[in-house]
Amino acid sequence: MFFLKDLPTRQMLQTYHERYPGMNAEAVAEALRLLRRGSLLMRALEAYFTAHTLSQTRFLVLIVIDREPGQEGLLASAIADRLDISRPVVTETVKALVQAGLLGSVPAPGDGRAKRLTLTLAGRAVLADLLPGYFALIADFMAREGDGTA
Amino acid sequence: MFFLKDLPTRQMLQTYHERYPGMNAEAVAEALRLLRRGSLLMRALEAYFTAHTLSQTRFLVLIVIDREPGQEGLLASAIADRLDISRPVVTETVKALVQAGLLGSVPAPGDGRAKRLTLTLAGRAVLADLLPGYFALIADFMAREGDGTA
DNA sequence: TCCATATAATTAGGATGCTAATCATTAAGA
DNA sequence: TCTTAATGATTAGCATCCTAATTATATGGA
Repeated sequence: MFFLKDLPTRQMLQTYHERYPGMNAEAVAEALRLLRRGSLLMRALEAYFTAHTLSQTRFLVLIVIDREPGQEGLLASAIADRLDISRPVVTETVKALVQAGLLGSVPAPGDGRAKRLTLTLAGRAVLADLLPGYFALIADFMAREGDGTA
Repeated sequence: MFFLKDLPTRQMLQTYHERYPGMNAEAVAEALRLLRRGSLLMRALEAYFTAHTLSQTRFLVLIVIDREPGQEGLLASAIADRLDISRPVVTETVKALVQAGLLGSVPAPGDGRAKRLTLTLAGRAVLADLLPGYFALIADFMAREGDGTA
């Protein structure tokens, strides 16, 4: 998360440019807008998921299992491949989702180390419940915040 | 942070649109690109600061003090106003920066509750050291990743 | 076969974020 | 004045992320 509320003014970036001539002021200005807008949207999404006893990460785990073509589910390692989070976080997130009844976990046939993770009916129901609000929140944000290129 | 590596394809968004007609597929696609690009840049910035025994948050605390016009420094509450982080995080970040010798802390005249926080010479030196690499990293990222509108 | 290596998952320990509650001081009003 | 409310900062407790190390199982080559 990028926490700076007021981005540097053009004037401030100009001052930095004079001090550090190699700096590309326009690229920096655009990058900071990107970071700030992304962080604001992430804040809004986290609040949405928290209000529904979930989190962004748990939601994404459900999503990547849901969007897999077959019905065989995914191994934790496959989830880690699809998400940019460490293995231990996958372990703990999956554990929480299994405990919440949103994921099923069965030993992987043919590999004693692994477990196959599938969405339960409750897990599918949670996704179906949350997706409309998720899309609506995003659309609101994009409409309200503009495209940041102003 | 937004952890999904492969954003949904146009096809997948189309499928969601059929299931949830109120959804604005283009706004969602753009928002997810924003989130993912912002997260990648944040990952790169965090790695840069970690390699220099700092963090994004500590860096931003130094920046907001540095960019204040006067030389009187800031109260912790003023830092919290300028950054989108909670008060306790300001307390602990400031404590770490004072211990590292990058911030000075003196009782605020006229208010027995508050402290005035100022950059030390070492704090200014750290900023001067890190800023060129910070700007270079951002410029590299923006050049390499394009503007995301492709 | 059997040992070395690779892979799936977890555990251990630490960093950093949050909210709610608390302490100390200041400001405001009856 | 004296009590109440507001403000600056911190503490307590929890959630979630990380890296490094560990455990258990598979795989591949001498």
